Amino acid sequence: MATKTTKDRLLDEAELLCQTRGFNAFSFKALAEALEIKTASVHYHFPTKADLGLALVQRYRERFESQVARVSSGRSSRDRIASYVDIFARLARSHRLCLCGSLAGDFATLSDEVQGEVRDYFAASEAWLEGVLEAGRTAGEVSFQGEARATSRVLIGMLEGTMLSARASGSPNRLRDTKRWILDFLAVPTP
Amino acid sequence: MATKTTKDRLLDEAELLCQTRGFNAFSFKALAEALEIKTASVHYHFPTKADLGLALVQRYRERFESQVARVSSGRSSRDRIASYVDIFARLARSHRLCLCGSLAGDFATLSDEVQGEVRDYFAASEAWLEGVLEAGRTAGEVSFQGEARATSRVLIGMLEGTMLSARASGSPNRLRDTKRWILDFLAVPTP
DNA sequence: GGTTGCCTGCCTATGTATAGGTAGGTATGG
DNA sequence: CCATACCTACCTATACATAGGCAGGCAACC
Repeated sequence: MATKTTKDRLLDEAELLCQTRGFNAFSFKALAEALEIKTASVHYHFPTKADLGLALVQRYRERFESQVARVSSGRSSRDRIASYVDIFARLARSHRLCLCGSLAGDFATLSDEVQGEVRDYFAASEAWLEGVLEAGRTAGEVSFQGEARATSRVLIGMLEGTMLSARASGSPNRLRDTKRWILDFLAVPTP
Repeated sequence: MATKTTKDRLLDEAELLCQTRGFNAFSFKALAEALEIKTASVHYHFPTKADLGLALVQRYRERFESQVARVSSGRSSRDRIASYVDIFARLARSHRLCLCGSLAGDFATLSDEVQGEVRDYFAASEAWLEGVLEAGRTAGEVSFQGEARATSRVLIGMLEGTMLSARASGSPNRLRDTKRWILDFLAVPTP
């Protein structure tokens, strides 16, 4: 495989900084210094910061979707959900937020296009989890009350939110507890 | 009552901007313009932005604690929790995040003192809710499995997180659904 | 096979606006 | 007199961005 292009390295660094510090807390200068190039060269690859943000969220969503697709193949609904939560747990352990969760915090300062991508990220995630929950309930693999959509939404909120509080509490491993709680919550009662 | 001091008006404006845009997305200039004074006058009240951040989070926590104290008086655990969730629902409806949730997103960029306050906010909230859950379970007013501390943490994460996704989805009223879900979740099964 | 010409990726240099902060002065009122 | 609360004026650093140049690759063409 070819070594990474500068563009990809810029996106890697921007993603790290956005997830650890926030979109408004890193600059083209910070990116340039990390790659040991000049800020003008960063502008060559991404004319404006809005362009960078858009590329960032699009790449993130693509990778996220492909992770979710891998999670979706084959196994039980319960396993899918466990693996899905693991995606977030891994992020938290490396002291990162979900990129779109981080961007949601800065939502009002984002370009319309980036706002749209973040909105779509949540809609897509909620729809995916809703599907898994509904299918799992039909198959008797998971149990919960009420509409799958409502549970899907609160569980995704829970993941985004516990990443926040885990960070503030200096407990990057706390998502393990969230995972256990969710799996217990969804457990089918043994009669 | 006396008309508000400039200091309080500055804190009001900073709180609004922090909750709607993020701590790193507003400036002394923005505060000064909102109050129609000069930036140097803002520095008179808050020498540095870290000082402002500290005053902001301390005042927020005080008010939050007093709201929680009001919620805590008298009624059932279930009612307390419902009223507690309403605090967040009101914020979301006015297009604001929880201040400490917002600050948690920018956590790495905050001064040590502000980080400490944010950490303490989460610890205090989790402890309070844990107590209400535990007492409620003992009194037979609410029902849930496992440790109260674990449920307390995930529910607070859920509140913080659904505020984020509600904003990104353009659905500031969605916290109503979160409230309903939580109350259903805690409902004591009727035999 | 040299030369022409374009493309990529980086550079220097520069510009405008903002961010956070400081020094020192002034008006007002107990 | 002195504290409060505001001001003018200024500073340095940064943020984002643009213009224009240059080196190397590579492909076409005679």
